[in-house]
Order: sequence, then structure tokens, then C-alpha cells
Amino acid sequence: MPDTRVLTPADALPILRERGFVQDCTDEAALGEALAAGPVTYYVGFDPTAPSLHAGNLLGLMAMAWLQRCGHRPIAIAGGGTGRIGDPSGRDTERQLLDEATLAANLAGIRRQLAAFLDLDDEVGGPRGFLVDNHDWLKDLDLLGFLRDVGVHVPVTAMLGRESVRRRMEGREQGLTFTEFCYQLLQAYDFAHLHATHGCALQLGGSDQWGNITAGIDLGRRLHGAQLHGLVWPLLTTSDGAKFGKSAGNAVWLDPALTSPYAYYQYWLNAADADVERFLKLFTFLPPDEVAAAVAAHAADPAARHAQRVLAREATRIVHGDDGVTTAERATAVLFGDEPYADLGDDVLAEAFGEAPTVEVPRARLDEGLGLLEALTLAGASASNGEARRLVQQGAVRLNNAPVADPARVLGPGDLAGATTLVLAAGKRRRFLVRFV
RNA sequence: GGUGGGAUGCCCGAGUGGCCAAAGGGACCUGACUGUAAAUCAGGCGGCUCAGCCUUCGCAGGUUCGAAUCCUGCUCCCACCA
Repeated sequence: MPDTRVLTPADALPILRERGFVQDCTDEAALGEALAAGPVTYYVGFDPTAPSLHAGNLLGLMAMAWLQRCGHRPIAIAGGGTGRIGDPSGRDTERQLLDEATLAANLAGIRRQLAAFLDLDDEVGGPRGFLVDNHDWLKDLDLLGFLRDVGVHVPVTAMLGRESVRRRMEGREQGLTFTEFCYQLLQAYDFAHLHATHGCALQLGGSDQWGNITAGIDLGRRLHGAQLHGLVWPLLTTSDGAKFGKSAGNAVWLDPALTSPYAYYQYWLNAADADVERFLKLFTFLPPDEVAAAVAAHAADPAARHAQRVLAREATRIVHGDDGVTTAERATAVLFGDEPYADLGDDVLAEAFGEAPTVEVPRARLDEGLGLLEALTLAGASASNGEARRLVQQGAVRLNNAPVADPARVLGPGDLAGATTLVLAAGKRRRFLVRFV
């Protein structure tokens, strides 16, 4: 249920604060006044080093969405220009540079995903908001002009004082290349440029971006006499210390081809009790009273995980729509029930297990008898037959949802759950389809 | 440039001639409990045709009945000195 309150520009800062997006900001009174005075154009940068945005980008996406709902005007920058350089903040080694084709593909993917959160115009400079690639203006900078017009306003002492630079300079092994050193200058230039060309007055980012953001505010003042604002959200961790946005060590992507709607839904459904309220505020558009209601219902009966279900449903809906939610919930219902699978049509299997990895094996293998261990390895449930053997011996393996305890078990045509398919499970959650063709 | 020290399984890190497929920890996988959680407990964690066998301890050779452990050369890393 989306928030049906009518939001005004003045609501922006209180909402962001209430929902946990504000770790720090520049002069809060001035920022509040600017936002209250009418639509403010703001920007958030996205790293184009991957073909899809991921859960770690959600804070920025949600913050942008709230601001737009309050009537402000978003600019999303895909850092196609700075992505060619690499931000030294928060990393100890020089980043790998990307080639042009990869960057172009990544930008296209990001553009599609932004549409789920923001209402953007197609053309740069549009009134509703838009996506730009900072490569568009950075590529044309000429060195002499840049040094004369911009460089004279940049005190090197400030650049040297930044935490990210100092740490690298003090590091015995690392050092810092000139290219990396200039990264903050380019990002600062972005902000000043967006102010000059589109009236952008606010930059948001993760708290690790604070230095880069204030650098841009400085440059905007020196270059254009502008008063710019900055706001950063906290870096997220989960209560059990795992990295936020990682599932079994893998990133949780927004692209359904990389992380299925089912897997995405499951990520949120598995949120720890201690995290769920925070996540409801950050990653759904539910109004505060509904968040409170979900949390209260959960506290009354933790085993039902009401709050996690609400979180999973709403978060999945934002990215994958109602259809994604339906698919994910249906798959969840079948996968976590404990009926043996028998006499199922292949279409039913495909529907229920569409999310599971599938391998195709020649039909003859089944007719002549296929060893269970080999089947597990073929399906990807185990890395070797030895591992498959261990899984069986530990009682982790189920065939069509019925436990199998014999490592020497041989699969035959009678083990099919449908016309061509059987379902192997390793543990409670990992399912694999084997299709015989 | 000199002098020492080191390179071990996904990561960290023991091991200085046989009892070593290699201690311990982490990560990860599985089971029990539970709520598809957390915490806890238990098992597993090189490969195989698995009570046995095969291949691993930077790389290449050598000594020995037998080497991760000793010797030689090579590659890379670290510390201190200059």
C-alpha cells in the first residue's frame, strides 16, 4: 500500500530523518529551508561498474524516490566518466578501469532499473528529473581550460587533508596515483556543473561519500557563489554482522536475470528480527503507522514473521511489481511445504520451480540408471561426487521432496515427478531440477 | 645494495624426516532445536569406483626405505640496515 498522504516539498527532510536516511547533512536549518521553499533539484551518483544495481544501491534509490514524491527533482548520475577513473574512497587498491562497451551496457541496465523508483524524463534537463552520464561533460574538458577555470579555485591542502587520500598516502605499500587523487575533484566538478547547468543544489550519498560531497559544495561556492547542500545516509550493516545486501556471499541484484524475484523476496523474508523495523522504514514506502502495525504484529507472534513477510512483499513489489510478488509467494509456498512431488505435470513443476537451477540430461542416462551421486553433481547440488556422498550420508538429500539415505541409490524412470523432470534437494533450501530430454 | 625471515588447503595459521590429507580458528555446507531466523549443539569441508586408493604444503631438481619437513637452483613477498 503506497503512502497516500499528500506530500509537500517541506515534508522531505522530516521524512528522510524519520525513516533513517539521515546520517549527517550540511547546515540542517538551511537545507530544511531550501527544501521547504519549493522544488529542489538533487542528485545521487551511481557506480556503473556492474550491469545491474544491487541491494546496496537501494538506500540511494529510496531516498531519491521520497524526495521526488515530495515534489523535488531528481538527477541520477551514472558515473560513466568518473567510473573510468575510480574512487579511492573506501578501497585500498586502485580500481580496475572499465572498457567503453561494458560501461555502455551497464548504463543501459541502470537506466531501466531507475524507472522502478523514479519518474524520469527521457531527455536530459527534463522537468521531472533525468539520468545523465557525467562522461558527457567530463570527456570534453580540456586540461588547460580546466586548470585555468576550475583548478585555481581548488586548494590542494583540502584535497590532501581528505581521509581517503591521507590513508593511502600514509600506507607504506599503497601510495596513490595522480588519477585517483583527482577523483574527488571530478566528483566535485560534477556537482558544480549540475548546479550551473540544471540548478542542482543538493547531493546525496552514502556516508563514505561525505568528503566528495563537501568538496563539491566548496567548489560550487568558489566557482559560482552558490550555496549547495549535502546529505548522507548511514552505511548499513545487518545485526548479525553480515554485509548488507549479500546473500551467501553473493550480491542481491535488482536485475531479475541475476537475482530472481523469488530469491529477492527470500532475501527480505530472511531478515533478522533486529533488522526488520529499520528495513521496513528504509526499503518500503509504507507509512509509519503501517510499519508500526507490522512490527507490533511481529512482536506478538515472532514465529509468524509477519513483519518479514510485509517487508519481503513490499520490497519485491517495488522492484519486480505485483507479478514478481505473486511468483515469489507461490514458489515459496510450494518449496517450503513438505508434500512429496509425484504425478506433477511438467508445467506445474516449471511454475513451482521456475526459480530453481535446471540441468538437462539425456533421457538415455535415466533409462539405463543414473547414480544419485552423479545426478546431484550434474545438477549442481555438489561440487564433486564425494561431496554428494557426504550430503546423502548427512541426510540432507531429498528426491522429489522425499528423503533418500542410500548413496548407492540409482535413479530410474520411476523417479520422475513429472513427464521428464525430477526434483533434487540438498538441505532445506537448495532445490535443483533435472530434466531428461 | 647488505643482512635476516617467509611462501602450507577458500582465508588466517600450526607443523622442522615416518603416527600428515596436514593442529587450531574463520568462512562455507549439512543435521538437531526453532520461526525457511538468531543463539546453541553436532557432523562435514582435495579427488575417486570411499573400511581402500590417488594427488596436495611457491616452482624445478636432489638426498633418503620414507620429505610439508633436509640439500641445490629459481620465482615472489616481508623485516631491519644503507
